[in-house]
Amino acid sequence: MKLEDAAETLAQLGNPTRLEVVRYLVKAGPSGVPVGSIQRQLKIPASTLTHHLKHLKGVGLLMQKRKKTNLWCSINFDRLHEVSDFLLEECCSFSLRESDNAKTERDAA
Amino acid sequence: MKLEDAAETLAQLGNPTRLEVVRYLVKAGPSGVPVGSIQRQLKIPASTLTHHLKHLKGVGLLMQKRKKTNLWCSINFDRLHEVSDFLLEECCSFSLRESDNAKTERDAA
DNA sequence: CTATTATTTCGATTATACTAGAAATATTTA
DNA sequence: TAAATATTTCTAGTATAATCGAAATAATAG
Repeated sequence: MKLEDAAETLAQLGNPTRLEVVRYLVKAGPSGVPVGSIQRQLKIPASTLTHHLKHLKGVGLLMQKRKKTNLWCSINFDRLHEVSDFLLEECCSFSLRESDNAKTERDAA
Repeated sequence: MKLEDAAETLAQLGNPTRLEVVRYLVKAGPSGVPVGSIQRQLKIPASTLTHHLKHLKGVGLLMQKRKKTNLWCSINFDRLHEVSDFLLEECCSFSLRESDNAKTERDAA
């Protein structure tokens, strides 16, 4: 995953309203939930919700599928994994080392 | 981790310049690196960098420590884990189920 | 085709973030 | 104390995002 894409995806996740939607969709699982349900359950005005869903779709976090009158939304779990993987890239190997031996070296850059 | 805190932290990670800094600090490991090194290596104007570092510090992602004339910066790995954990909360159990059996149930909300 | 329900577009307001140059401040070394 | 290096504050321009009501557009059911 490219840094710019990761940043853009994280930025979209960084809005409280959108993150609430994402959490709701994660809990809903792969079968998803209709737009209207999200709107009523989380009490988000319809136009605001549409706006945010468009953002989530734009970075590939949201998948949508029509069923009768409802538009069902579900999370793209793979995408979510990609982002968290980016964050932890090479992170774990370091974080296991506990506090490093205090270096006194000068800035070599 | 509260949703608002997670959102705020993700928002800070969602800026390309800051994410670049974070990636650089992750690679640098627990001993960290001075502000000036980041500035020169990533070619970020000093005032811009200070601005972003303040943001990262504000959400607890950055730790700073003075050594002689240099201010050493390092990533708070625990914090980084908290955020990625929030993203994947209950996510994995679902994502293992592959494609659910296509539901035809009506919207019950 | 009309009514009903679901979702989106439009438009406008308000707020917040990004960027970086210039000047100021701090810290060490000579 | 003066010089050198490191980092921050100030300031200001520019851009982008969040919000939501009202109206418009689907899509289905009767």
